[in-house]
Amino acid sequence: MRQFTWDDLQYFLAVARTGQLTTAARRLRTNHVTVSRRIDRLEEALSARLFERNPRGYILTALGEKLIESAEIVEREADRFQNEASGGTISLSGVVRLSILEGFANFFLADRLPLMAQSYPSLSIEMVTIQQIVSLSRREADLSITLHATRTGPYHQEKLMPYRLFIYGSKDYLSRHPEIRQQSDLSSHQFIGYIEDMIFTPGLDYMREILPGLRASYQSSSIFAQLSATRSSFGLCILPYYIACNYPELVPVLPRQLHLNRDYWLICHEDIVSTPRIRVLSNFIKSELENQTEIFGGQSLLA
Amino acid sequence: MRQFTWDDLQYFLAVARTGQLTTAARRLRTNHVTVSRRIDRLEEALSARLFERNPRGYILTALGEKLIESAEIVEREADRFQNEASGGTISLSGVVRLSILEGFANFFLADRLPLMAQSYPSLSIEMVTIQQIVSLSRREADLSITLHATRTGPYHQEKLMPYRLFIYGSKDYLSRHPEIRQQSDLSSHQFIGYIEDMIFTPGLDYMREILPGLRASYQSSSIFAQLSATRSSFGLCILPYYIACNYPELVPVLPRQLHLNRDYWLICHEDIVSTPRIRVLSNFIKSELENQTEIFGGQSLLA
DNA sequence: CAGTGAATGTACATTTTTGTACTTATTATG
DNA sequence: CATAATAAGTACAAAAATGTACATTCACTG
Repeated sequence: MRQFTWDDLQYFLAVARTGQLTTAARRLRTNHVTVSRRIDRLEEALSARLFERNPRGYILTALGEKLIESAEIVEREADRFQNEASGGTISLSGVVRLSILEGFANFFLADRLPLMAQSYPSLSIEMVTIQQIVSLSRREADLSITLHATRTGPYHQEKLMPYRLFIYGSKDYLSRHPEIRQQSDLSSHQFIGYIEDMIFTPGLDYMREILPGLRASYQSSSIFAQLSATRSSFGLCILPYYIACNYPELVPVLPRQLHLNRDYWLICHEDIVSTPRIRVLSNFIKSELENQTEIFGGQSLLA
Repeated sequence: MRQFTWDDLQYFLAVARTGQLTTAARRLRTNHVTVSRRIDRLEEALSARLFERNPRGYILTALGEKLIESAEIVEREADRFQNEASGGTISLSGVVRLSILEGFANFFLADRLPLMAQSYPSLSIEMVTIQQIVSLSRREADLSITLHATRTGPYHQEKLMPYRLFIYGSKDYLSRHPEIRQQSDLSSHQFIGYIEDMIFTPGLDYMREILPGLRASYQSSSIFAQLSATRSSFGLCILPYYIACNYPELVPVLPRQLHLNRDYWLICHEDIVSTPRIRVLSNFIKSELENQTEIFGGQSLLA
């Protein structure tokens, strides 16, 4: 009979949090096969079933749910151990340059990163909000958040968070136009979107995907500008739920029929993935994202 | 660069507690080579030195000392995890039969084991105090505490605790006799000891080792009887420090020159070593022994 | 209702970890 | 001062864990 090893708790937590072997594997810098085997082994050692398996992912059993808390204490303390061993906070210094998509940077990280920065006074954090993909290979950034994994290369990449986009209009704008009942009603509206020639990553080409043939009449390379235009009733705009939900005057249009799914990815060089300053920062981002799936998924609009 | 794994904390704790690779290895059911490698790896991952190495054993550095606490929290919580996963306290039932040397049983465990038994109401603990080695192979006991490791066989065995024995006499007895200044003065005294034909384990043959040629004039197979006789001033007796130190009327004789070292060993079948009820009991015994090295070693008498 | 994508599952080659046998070093002992 | 005992260190063989490539399953989509 297999024996229980503390290390497997790390795998347990990763799978519990991501709900998937594959995503957990990326987070643990290994592959789904290994994760699967270690979960099997853990269950065997405990003679208990921790997850329900299905082809779409793993979900915690009631027992697994109960054990999360305990595993998290182990995690917290192991982290503390590692931190103290490395001399604690003081030793964390230097510069980390983050290259982050504008929306995520401004609407999620902007008011959270400073808190982090405070805890590490001698660590200097540089957040570059980008509209072009910044080259990690030329070290223009240490850590990058994008919409896609890179095909190959010496990078560590993990899926950070899925999010969902809907079509929004302001209350005012919608009240001045006939009610939108089906997709075809949209063609008579004005749209706000990205500048087509400047779309630097396929994931941002929303219009082509959701409203093929339509063209935005007001185009900006900045999501902030698009949001402003939408709020001032210029027209309809495709926006992430996690951004739009902060503005009560914005109303989703046909949310059940029309929405898009995207994923944020966290990417960095293999060489630096395990350095303390990178680890601290990426752990911070991941921990801030935890339990925020509703904010990013906008499930309430689909029910 | 190696990466930090939670599992290595188990090795860290074991070495910190036993002070030796070899003993830690037995406790972890592996060998000293593996333990050494995992400590090396841990230190490398943390870029920090946790132990001072020398041929007699490993001792914690100041940093290592500081980290113990954190590692112990991890341990406690990992144990809790394992316990809860297996259904918690309730599932722990059945019988465990312990076969324990009389002295250790009566003078150390007797008033501690009941506490343990209380926490597991449906677990029934049977403590057999033995003067013959009980056969583990015929399952006359599940867990056994002895003075020696068995030569071979399908057993898990670990060194539990070293202890030291001294020659004692009562204050009254010693005051009625001329002062004992050297070993040769002892031959004129009456001795209390084990019945020679009934010494079932070589480790109990104290007299031959410390006072060759002498024979005890009062012999009993029970250490309790020997203690009583010594306290009532019948003569001198070789007693473990951890027992004698509870009786202020007992005075050690030539402690620096004359003392014996012994070790308690914990032995059980490989097959059952990892069952919860065995694990709980042996962990309890080990935890009760922790920080009791002074009581067992009697270092104060050697200084 | 076939095709695509994204997930888990399986088989085998590779790498890593572990254990055994032996060597070396230090302490206690006669 | 040699010898025994006990611990750590080293080299190589055995065993186990890992990663890659491929197969399978299920949901979504046109």
